[in-house]
Amino acid sequence: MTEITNNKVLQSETGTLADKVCEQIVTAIVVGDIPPGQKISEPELARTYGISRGPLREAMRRLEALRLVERKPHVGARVVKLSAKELVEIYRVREALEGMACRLAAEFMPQEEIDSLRELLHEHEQSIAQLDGRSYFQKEGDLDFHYRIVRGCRNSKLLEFLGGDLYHLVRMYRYQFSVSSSRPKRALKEHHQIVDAIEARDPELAEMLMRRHIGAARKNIEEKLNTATETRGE
Amino acid sequence: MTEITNNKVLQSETGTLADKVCEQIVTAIVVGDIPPGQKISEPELARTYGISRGPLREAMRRLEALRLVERKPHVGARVVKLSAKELVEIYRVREALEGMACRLAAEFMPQEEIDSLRELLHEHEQSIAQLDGRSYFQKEGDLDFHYRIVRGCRNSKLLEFLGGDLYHLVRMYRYQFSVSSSRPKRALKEHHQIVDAIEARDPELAEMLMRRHIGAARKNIEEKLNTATETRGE
DNA sequence: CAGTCCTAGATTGTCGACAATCTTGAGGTT
DNA sequence: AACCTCAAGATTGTCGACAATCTAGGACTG
Repeated sequence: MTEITNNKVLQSETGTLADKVCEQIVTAIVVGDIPPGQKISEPELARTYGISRGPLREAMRRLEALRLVERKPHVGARVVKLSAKELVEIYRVREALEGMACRLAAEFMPQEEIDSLRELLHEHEQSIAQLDGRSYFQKEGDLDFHYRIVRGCRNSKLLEFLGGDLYHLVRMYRYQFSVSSSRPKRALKEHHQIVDAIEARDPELAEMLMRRHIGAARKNIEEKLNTATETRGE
Repeated sequence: MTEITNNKVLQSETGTLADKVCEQIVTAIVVGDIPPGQKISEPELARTYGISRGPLREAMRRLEALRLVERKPHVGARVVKLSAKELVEIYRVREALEGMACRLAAEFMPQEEIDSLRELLHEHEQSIAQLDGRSYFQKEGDLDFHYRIVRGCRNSKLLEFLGGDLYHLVRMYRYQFSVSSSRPKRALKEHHQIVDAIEARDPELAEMLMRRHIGAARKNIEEKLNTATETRGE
């Protein structure tokens, strides 16, 4: 068991200690330090992070809201285990929500953010050319791209749902299966097309391109999961 | 009293006492017993419901996840106060999500559920004809209709987000402003059209009709809020 | 030998009390 | 008189202990 040093990072703002631990656990789950399906013991985790059970329980509630753990009364909490079906469902939700976000971004995103987005894509281009095999940066970078578009749509509720709830689930999935590195160049090209549509202030085209983009990723996942038949199930 | 087929079966079962109180507070907020913007005192609410602060704090966390209250560390929790802008944003999210749900429902909803849906619409028809002015049943009935479609799309994540998070916000808004009673007959007609498209297994038409349906409600709200300028602000 | 019941252990839910932090009002200074 | 400082009060965050519930293992019965 990796010894967690609780004096690590002090980005605490106004502390609350429960939220700090919450973020640490989120990272631990996303990265895979706490594997999917693992049962979570409250006293054990409390000892691990050096806090009492009170704040830890609050953190657990928050993780439940983020759909990262599932709790049953009087039984306990388990890290969520994504099934192939649920994963496809998540991508369908993203398809609808980010499509809408992209449409609104084409209407309301300021020009300077569009310019910044282009710079980001340029960086991705270089990183792909250089460290071709390394998919780590590409993964987070792709999420960054999508996150910026959602932020640019000027809809706080959309941002809350996509950024707050679905974001970590998608991150977790990407770390677990290490996907999305299949066609980085093609994805990058699609990203460029989307930005073009946004800058041209063409909402319908922007939405259509984004939906197609995410839909392609979904189909990619579907066939990948169909090819590797569930011989790993325990 | 019309028994709304809620996502969560009413309490008892395996109590947990925190969840029971949570539901009670949700109802209190939605109905308006606890007004928007009201500061929430933990000891006071704890005394009111006859529990300790521990379970109540857990309930508060859950309310925060439902976007019904907002908490600031070391300061306290306040009941969320919907602005006109945020309300329109919520309807945009519904437009995207329920549009997708309706498309999927046209593909996967079983025939018996479609029949049940038609019965529900028939009941609404009668209730509108009888107690014309009474909007209560119409309000909850409309939500019930939308909820059934979301349930029929066979996408559990969609159901979680729409039924779990947005549902209560929309309910609260409807009780606060007592809207949606503006054009019950037209709404009912649109509901019929949507069911027709679902039964015809026409996904694209179903999605388009649902998006237009919610979009019309959104525009209705927009003009209503523009007409009644904010002279009620405190 | 299989199935059921019961007891022991551990885990979760709940409670009351203490410590850290924010708000508010009074008092002094410029 | 306006502004800053600071102390009192209340509120939130945190902790350790007790009670209710679930789970696992063994003994008993058919």
